[in-house]
Amino acid sequence: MYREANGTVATRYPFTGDFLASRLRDRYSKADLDAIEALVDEEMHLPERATLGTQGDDTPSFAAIIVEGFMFRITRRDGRRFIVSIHVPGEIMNLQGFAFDRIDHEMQAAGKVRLGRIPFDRLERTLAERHAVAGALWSGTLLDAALHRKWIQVAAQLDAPQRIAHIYCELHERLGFIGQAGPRVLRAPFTQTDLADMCGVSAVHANRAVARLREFELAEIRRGTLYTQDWDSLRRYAEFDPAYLQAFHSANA
Amino acid sequence: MYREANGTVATRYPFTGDFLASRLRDRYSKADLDAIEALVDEEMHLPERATLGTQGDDTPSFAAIIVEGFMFRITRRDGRRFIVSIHVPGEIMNLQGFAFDRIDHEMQAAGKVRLGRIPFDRLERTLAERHAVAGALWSGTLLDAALHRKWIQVAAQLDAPQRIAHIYCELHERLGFIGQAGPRVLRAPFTQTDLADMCGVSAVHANRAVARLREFELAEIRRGTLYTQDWDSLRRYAEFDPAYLQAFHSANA
DNA sequence: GGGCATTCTTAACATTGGATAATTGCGGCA
DNA sequence: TGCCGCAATTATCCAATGTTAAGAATGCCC
Repeated sequence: MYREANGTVATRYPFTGDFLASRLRDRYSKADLDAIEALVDEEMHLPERATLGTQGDDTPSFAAIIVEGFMFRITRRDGRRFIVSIHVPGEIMNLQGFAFDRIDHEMQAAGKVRLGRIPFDRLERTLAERHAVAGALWSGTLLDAALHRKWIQVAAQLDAPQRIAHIYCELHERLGFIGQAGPRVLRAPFTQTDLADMCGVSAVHANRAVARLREFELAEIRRGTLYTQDWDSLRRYAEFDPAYLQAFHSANA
Repeated sequence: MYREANGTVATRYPFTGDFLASRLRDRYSKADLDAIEALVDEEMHLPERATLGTQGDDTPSFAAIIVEGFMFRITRRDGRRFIVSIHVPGEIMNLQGFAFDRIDHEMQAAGKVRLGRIPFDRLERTLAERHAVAGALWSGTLLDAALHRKWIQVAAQLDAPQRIAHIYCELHERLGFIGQAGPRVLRAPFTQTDLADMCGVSAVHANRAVARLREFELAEIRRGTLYTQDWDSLRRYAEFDPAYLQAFHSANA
């Protein structure tokens, strides 16, 4: 077991500090944590909208941990983009590319993104040696799946304004886990077109949805950044119940 | 590496034969395969509609591999059920319960189901000893996530008849992996209410959707069983592209 | 600082997916 | 044989969303 103040973690684990903050810090040995940090090869910078892993072929031969910024997983349907998931600092992208030789989606930077590059060979070696690290990454995938399940339900059952509200509530909660949730503001570099592509609706309709949240005085969304006085009301409106994220807090393994 | 005719596999691996058939058989040592089969404790039988793991507490202290039948993952929204995913023989349920101390969903048997019970302690021991088995289960979770992503997209972008068609196309493909896909018939014990709860629509509307598939002469669905002359047309109608399942065939690890 | 490109906003109108309710038909099971 | 749950059908109504178009704000680049 290992624990220290957050500032220290940030310097000792410049790439994986957020990953550790979210759920692992208390649960793994210092050697494991160091091994996780040592997975990272070098820092990468993605410009706004850059994509990784053109669908099918051309899968990057590395995974990547998000150090700063937001990334999307996207698919395309006759050219038009659909955003399947959103990822925040501390999360690892492209583990699917590691396990399989093709991936079912592309990855795209929303805004500028800083990544820690994790080469597959290094990852493979560490996983073989460190059972606990493998468990940590596996539980990341399990969480991914839990988020996806919620999104399925949200997409099938809520209307556009609720969906957008739900997305922000979820992000707020997830950013909270890494100590990056402000009390009244959630800064994100999303355009309304991004919001539309998350919901599978037209950009005009996404605008209407945003307008409705404003009209209801639940939230003001400007250039992707959400301002609210009252997260509770917003959560109630979105029918947001963070239970599905509780796994973040409570690992068995 | 290990390979033998399917009949033999069935007797040697009565619980995990389908799991192995799907993607692992060529990739793992005989010792690993035996270890996987040895995960199973005893056989369990679930009656129609039985549920496991009441949301939140009461998580079963075992995982379970489906030997025969179909299972749902479900969530509830003020009492009403929503089906988040469907599982077929060879798939392992409740790995989330193993990794975390709560799960975000319940599991429900559609029709009668035969399961192989996998106690957590046994699972934990095997994973610690056998790196390759851990990898196998992890890739199962990655696949789960890939299926979920497709469902998100389907829920957000397709209408009810297409969604139902897509569900059956996907099931047909998945059953194919374990040698259980008939050329013209897909037998499943789903009611129209089940279909409705998969799509997030009313039962009446699910009925309309089924009627439309019939009217278009794409498929006839009676008591959950689908009959079709022409899977290709059905796939085109559902915009079904099996690429997202290709991971089943092509593991790196 | 000016101008261009993107993003956002608003409006009007068409479409349709889906809810609800009420009724009939069917088939399995006791 | 008769019941009962499920499936199928029909009709009406409404909210959610798509489309198109045009103008306003914003931010970026030179």
